[in-house]
Amino acid sequence: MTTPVVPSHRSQVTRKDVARYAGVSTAVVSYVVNGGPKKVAPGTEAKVQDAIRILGYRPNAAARALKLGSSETIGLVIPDNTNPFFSLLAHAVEDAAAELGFALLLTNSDGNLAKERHNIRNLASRQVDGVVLASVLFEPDLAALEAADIPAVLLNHGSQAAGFNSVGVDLAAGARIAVDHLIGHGHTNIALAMGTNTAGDFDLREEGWLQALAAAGLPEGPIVRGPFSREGGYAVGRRLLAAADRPTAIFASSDMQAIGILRAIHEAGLSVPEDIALTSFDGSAEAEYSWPALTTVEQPVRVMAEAAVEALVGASRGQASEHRTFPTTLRIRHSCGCIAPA
Amino acid sequence: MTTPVVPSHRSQVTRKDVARYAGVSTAVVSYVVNGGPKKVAPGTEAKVQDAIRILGYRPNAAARALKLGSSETIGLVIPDNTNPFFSLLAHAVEDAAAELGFALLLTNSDGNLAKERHNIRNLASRQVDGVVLASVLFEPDLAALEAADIPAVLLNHGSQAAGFNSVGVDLAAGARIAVDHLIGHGHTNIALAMGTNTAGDFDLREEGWLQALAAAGLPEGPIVRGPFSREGGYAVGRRLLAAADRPTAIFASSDMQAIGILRAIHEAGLSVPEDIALTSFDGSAEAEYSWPALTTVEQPVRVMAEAAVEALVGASRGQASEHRTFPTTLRIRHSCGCIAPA
DNA sequence: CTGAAAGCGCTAACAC
DNA sequence: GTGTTAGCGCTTTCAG
Repeated sequence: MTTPVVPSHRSQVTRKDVARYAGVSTAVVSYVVNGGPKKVAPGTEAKVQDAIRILGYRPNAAARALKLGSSETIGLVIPDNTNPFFSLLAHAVEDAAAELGFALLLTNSDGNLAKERHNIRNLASRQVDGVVLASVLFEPDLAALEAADIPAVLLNHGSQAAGFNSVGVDLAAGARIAVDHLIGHGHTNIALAMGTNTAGDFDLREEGWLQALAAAGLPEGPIVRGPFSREGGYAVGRRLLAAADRPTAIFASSDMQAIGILRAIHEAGLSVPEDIALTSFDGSAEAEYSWPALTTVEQPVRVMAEAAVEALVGASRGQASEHRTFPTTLRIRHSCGCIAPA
Repeated sequence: MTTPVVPSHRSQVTRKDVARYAGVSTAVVSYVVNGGPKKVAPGTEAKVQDAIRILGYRPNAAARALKLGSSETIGLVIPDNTNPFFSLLAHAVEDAAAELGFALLLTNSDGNLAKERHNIRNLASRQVDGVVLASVLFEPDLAALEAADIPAVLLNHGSQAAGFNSVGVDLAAGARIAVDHLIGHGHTNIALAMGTNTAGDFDLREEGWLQALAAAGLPEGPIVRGPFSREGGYAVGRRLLAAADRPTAIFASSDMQAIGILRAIHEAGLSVPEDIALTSFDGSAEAEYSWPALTTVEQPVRVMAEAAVEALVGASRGQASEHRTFPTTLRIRHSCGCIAPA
């Protein structure tokens, strides 16, 4: 004999209870809860508000979502919210969404194609009103997005897919200023520590590095590729240090990689920027507290997040797809050699 | 004349369409989609599956949530997902939830009481099936949770509130091993860099530090308090260095603070661990890549996240509230003086 | 094994 | 200003 499980249902009190208690119709309760679309007499409104408070009524979001066809929720699909760049993005998107009354469904894809696809589908079936997608793929599963007819904005996606909104920075330009800065310090052998995507996307940071070198009449330095992570950077750093023609400066395509490179350099008993100068990309908080602090190309993450959310569910929603590019800024700290380390 | 907005409604195809297309009733479609509660003939099932595929049908989660009274979503309330400890927690909670078919609603409270309360309320009205709450408050808004009758688990909350599940580590024990380790290195003047909560909660890490010192017959070292952040740690570090009786070792209550302290020490031209040894708390990834790498008390975040989700929506849900404490492990790296920095 | 139908809580016509 | 009510898409009991 199994004991019947008491459902212990939450939010038992519905708008009907409130209506009864306040002696009005359910429509009126709706009107006061939503502040419209009809006006309610002040006295009635007060009665309803009292009933709501006394009964402890909270609207059922699922019912509302069903009726309205909108969950007032947006989805975020990122590779890994543990990466400082994405954690800041997540926070900023959450803030921007909350500002508009939207909640944030967070999903990590872990650089995994299947997982990303699953996350997109899952979000779609959850009636999210939009998704911001920082894909790990060259060809993200845009089809799923289109099929679901759900607004999306792509973040920093190289190939600006037609029909989709996107926000991003000019990766090539950002890389250029980082490399130019190194060139300004007199370096002529400047390596590139390039992050690898899951797919064979040609990253524009690589192009920027190339452009800067070419513009200065400098030879191409070594390129070493590895994951966009501290570990990846560490491995890349060791390889760079072991090279016959060791570079005197390195441009890393992400702060995380630079952190790893820093470790490799320290372990080799070398110092930054004296033996090897370093600049990187992202402008995450961690880059400010490394030793030495990293000179890095900062992406305006908060602004980008706001633009993304705005495009999705703000006033401008539903407009023709557009690509918004934001400017980067070089944060000059110690790793480039500009400022003595303290 | 305003152009009428075309709603462009997503997921137009409903279970009714599928039923019609497959020549069955809507109930049957439900049965195959959910794998129950009734059995369906193989032939029929195939027809339905085809119809689903061809029509591109995806179930409407809002309708399901309304019917079932469960959104298959859990909420996470943390101070700041930008903090490595919480970002790992968020990722782990997301993974554990996804494993069970639940999605994760992320909210940041930014150490703000009102925001935390708002987040809890908001999650409750969104019919989440549970919330894991890492509060910044001494007295989190448990009332809101109770009123909503929504399962919750508190994370690392000192005062184990009656009637609530909680998961956490033994903060005092963790602090003790970190301080004992410093004592083992021969230090006798060991400072405490203590993080501050919003409220006046007495943190057990402070107690652990005290206990270790007392057990070794050592005098209390200086205590300096500041926010649980890199900046907070930096300020704390500078104060500690300026002290008349400068400590030879510091125990920091979080990795972030230790990172800030490291910077303060570097800037003072001192080295770790030679001039000052350092241990900290959390075991975040960033601690592994600082220079020198931090010896830190690692919290088993993934395990804790799994336990929290399990308590909320797993098989054991609905049981009497319990408090689960997990063991910490000392990760010995370079900042304590054990291992030469490479 | 399959179908009909009630109803989850809410919104917003539409009627008064 | 307020009330009635249809119906959003789904699950599941109950009847065949």
